[in-house]
Amino acid sequence: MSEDDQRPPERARRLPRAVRERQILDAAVQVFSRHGYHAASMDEISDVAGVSKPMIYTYLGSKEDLFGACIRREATRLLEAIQAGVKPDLPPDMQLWHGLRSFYRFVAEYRESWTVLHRQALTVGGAFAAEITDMRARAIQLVAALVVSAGTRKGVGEQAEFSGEGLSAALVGAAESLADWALDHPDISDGVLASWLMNLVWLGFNDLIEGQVWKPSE
Amino acid sequence: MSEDDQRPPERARRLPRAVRERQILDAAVQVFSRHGYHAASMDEISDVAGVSKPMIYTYLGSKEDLFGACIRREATRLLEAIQAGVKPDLPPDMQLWHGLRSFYRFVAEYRESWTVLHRQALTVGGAFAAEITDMRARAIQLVAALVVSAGTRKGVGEQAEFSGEGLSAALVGAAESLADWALDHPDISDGVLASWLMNLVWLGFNDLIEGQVWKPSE
DNA sequence: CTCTCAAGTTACTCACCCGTAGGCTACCCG
DNA sequence: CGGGTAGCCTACGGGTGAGTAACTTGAGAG
Repeated sequence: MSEDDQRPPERARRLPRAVRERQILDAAVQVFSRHGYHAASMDEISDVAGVSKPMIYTYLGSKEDLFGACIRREATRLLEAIQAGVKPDLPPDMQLWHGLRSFYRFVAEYRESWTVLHRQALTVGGAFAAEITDMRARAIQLVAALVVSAGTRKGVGEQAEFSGEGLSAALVGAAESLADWALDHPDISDGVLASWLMNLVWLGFNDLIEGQVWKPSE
Repeated sequence: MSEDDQRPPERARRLPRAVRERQILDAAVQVFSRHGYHAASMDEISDVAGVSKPMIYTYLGSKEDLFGACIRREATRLLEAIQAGVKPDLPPDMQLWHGLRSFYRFVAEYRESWTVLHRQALTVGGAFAAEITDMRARAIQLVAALVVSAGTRKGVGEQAEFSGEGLSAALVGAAESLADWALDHPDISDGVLASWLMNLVWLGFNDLIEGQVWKPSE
C-alpha cells in the first residue's frame, strides 16, 4: 500500500503541552467514568488519549493526581455552568428553577463528567471523597439559603416539621436522582425536568411555610 | 503465664460451615463498605472474619461470588425490613409513611449494609450493577404505584406536569439522600425523617393532583 | 482404637498494573 | 549548522493481591 508511506505519521505528531494535557484529561474522565478509579488502568487511559504512559506521569503526575485533576476540572465546569444560568436578583423560586435547568443541561451534555463526580469520586476515599462531599455540602447550603430566604420572607423559622438543611439535602438528592433517571430518558428536556422538581418540592414547601402540615392519620 | 495454656484455642475452634459462612459474609460486608469492591482485599476480609483465605474460596467462591452473596443477602434484608413495616390496607400516604420509617430504621441499624448497597454496588459494573439498578427500579415502581393510586383516586391521569415514574425517581432519590444525611445526624428519629419527606413531597404532590401548578413567573 | 472425612492452615504461583529509567527525534535559536 | 530543549517512546522493575496445592488436625462412626 503506497498510502501507508504517507499516512502512518497520522497519530500523535508533536503537540504543545497544553493540548496533550487536555487530551489526557478527557481520556481519563472517560475511562474513570466507565470503570471507576480502581478498575481504571493507566495503560487504558494512555491508550484512549493516544499517548504513551510516561507522558501522563510527566504532565499530570501519579494516578491519584490525575484523578484529582479530573475531579477538579469537572467540578469547576459544573459549578460554572450552574452559576452562568442563575439570576441573583430574581425571587427564590425562580433562582432555583434556573439553577436546576442549568444543572440538567450540563448533565445531559457532559454525562461522563457527571458520572465521575457523582458515582466514582466517593469510592476513592480520603482526600477526594472529602473534597466532593464538601462541594455537595456547599450546594446543599446554597439551596438551604434559598429555602430559608423564602421561609423567613413568610415569617417562618425552624420548627419540628422544618429543617432547612435536612430538606435541602433531600431536595439535592431528588435532583441528582432525577438526573440519573433522565440519562435513560434523553427525550425529556431540562425545562420539563426542572418543572417536575419545582412542582414536587416547591409546592410542598410552600404549604409547609403556610402552616399546612401532613400528619399520620391514625 | 499459665492462662496461656487454657486460652490460646480461643480463636477459631472448629465450627459448622453455616456459622463460618455467616462470619465471612459479615466481615465481607464490613470491608466492602469501607473500601469498595476493588480496594477491598480478600486477605483483609479473611483476617476480619478470623479465618484463613482458602476457607472463603471453598465456601463462597471467588471474590465476585462473595460480593454477589453480600449484595443479595443485604438486599433481601432491606426489602424484608421494609415489607415488614408496610400495611397494605391503609391509604397510600400512610403506606408510604410506614415504608419510609422502616427504611430509615434499617439504615440506622445496618449502616454498612446500606453503604454497600447504595454506594459500592454500582461501582463494580456488569451483572451486579444491573441487579442493583433493577432492585431500585422495582422500588421506584412500587412508589409509583402508590402515587398513581392516589392520583387516579382523585381523577388525575398523566399530564404535562405529571410523570409518575419521574416523580417517583425523584422521591426515591430524596429518600436515599436524606438517609445519607441522617447517617451524620443519628439523633434524628426515623419518624421525624419520614415526616419531613412526607411534608415535602406529599403536600406538593397533593397540590399537583388538586390542579395547582407551579409555573415560571417571568 | 483406627479410619475417614470435614475443618482449617501455610506457603506458594502467577498475572496485572503503577511507576520509571533511559534513549530518541524534531524544532528553535544563535 | 550545531547544540539545547521539549515532546515522545520502548521496555522494564517491583509490589500487590487473587486464587491454589498440598499438608495438618480434630471429631465422630464402627
